[in-house]
Amino acid sequence: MNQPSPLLTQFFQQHPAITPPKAGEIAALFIRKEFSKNTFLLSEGKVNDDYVLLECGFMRAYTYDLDGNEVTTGFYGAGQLVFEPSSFFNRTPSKENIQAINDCVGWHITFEQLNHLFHLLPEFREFGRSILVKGLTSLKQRMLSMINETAEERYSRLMQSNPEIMQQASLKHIASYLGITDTSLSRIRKELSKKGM
Amino acid sequence: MNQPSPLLTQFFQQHPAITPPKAGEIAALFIRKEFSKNTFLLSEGKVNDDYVLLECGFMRAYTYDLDGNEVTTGFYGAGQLVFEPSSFFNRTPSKENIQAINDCVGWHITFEQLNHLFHLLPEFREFGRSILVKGLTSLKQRMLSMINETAEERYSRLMQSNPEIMQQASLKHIASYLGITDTSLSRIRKELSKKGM
DNA sequence: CTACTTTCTTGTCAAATGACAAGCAATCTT
DNA sequence: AAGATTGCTTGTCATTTGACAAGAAAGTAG
Repeated sequence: MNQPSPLLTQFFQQHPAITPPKAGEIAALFIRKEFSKNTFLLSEGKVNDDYVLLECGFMRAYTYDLDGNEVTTGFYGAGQLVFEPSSFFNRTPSKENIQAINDCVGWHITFEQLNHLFHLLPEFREFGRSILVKGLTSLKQRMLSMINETAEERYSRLMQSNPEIMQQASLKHIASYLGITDTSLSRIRKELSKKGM
Repeated sequence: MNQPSPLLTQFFQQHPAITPPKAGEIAALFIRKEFSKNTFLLSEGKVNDDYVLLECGFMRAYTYDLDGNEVTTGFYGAGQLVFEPSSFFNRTPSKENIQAINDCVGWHITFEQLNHLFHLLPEFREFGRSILVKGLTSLKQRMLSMINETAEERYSRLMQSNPEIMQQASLKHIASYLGITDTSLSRIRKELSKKGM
């Protein structure tokens, strides 16, 4: 009923400490789950109990600023892990929403099962830690880009590194992810197209 | 020669899973280390092998942007952990520098010893994870503040939450941490003092 | 004390971005 | 098909911030 996905096994094997058989063992605990377009993997106020690897589809995380405006905090495509570390690990209500931008298929595991795996397999603990460290690193990177790049540079970079976002997400979502308004992003696009990009 | 600091024991006891005796056991492995003003806990290109709890003094982490300008990525005061997760856990050369702003005293442990503790004490693993999650959460918070607060709001907030930074760090360092130039920060200060703050 | 260096402030001007409003195009609903 | 909704673009204008340069203030060394 639930044949483990090759994507999953492959994903865990990426970590040097995890051998193919162990990867299979880990993958076997994940369960297939579908998210139809616009449904939520996580809603504000709930505790995140899904640790999901996306097989296909596209998701977006967002929260609200003090003025009540949506701010997109992340985009997630196929082959990426989707969960909110703070809510998931601290078992606290989430401040973020994670929503399927289109129909998605993923593989998920609960907090309890994940912890079980952590206790069982030291190499999987390393894997879990590397996920957190990777998250920190990329967030730091994004921070630097907010500090010393122009909005236009940030947009170009995002377009180059994640072109699929452009097809999946709306202008407004991308703009708030880049820290600007949709109006500004529209103008930046215009400028770039003038320059033939 | 190396009586464990009450600060250390207390620090580890903050985590609910760590009992007082365990906290003492953990603290005992840390070694006192002094950093005189302007010396580096970590230099760009080196692998971070110190996991340090600051007892007193003040430190700052920084890196360079594409144009060669210094960007301050963090400030650390007494009672805070100082290390660079990516370099420390991945054993990769650091892109950041961590420098003592004034004479500091801290307690440190090496990567190897920390891992030893992780393998030995499941509750300390939880602690280690919570440190990473906390880092992620506060970085995310700072990201949001960059996106939807004005420079003036960011400055006020920093002044309120970490007033000691104002006495320790230079205007330029604070400015680059806030994502603005020292000139702008000087003007913002002026504005705020006009308003009587 | 004086010269030097570093840090902070201020002036002027230009560029980037936001706020707000209107318009257009595509899609959805009935 | 008509109307409504949503997403994107554009215009106008104000505000924030940066770049650059000069000056004031404070700390450091001789």
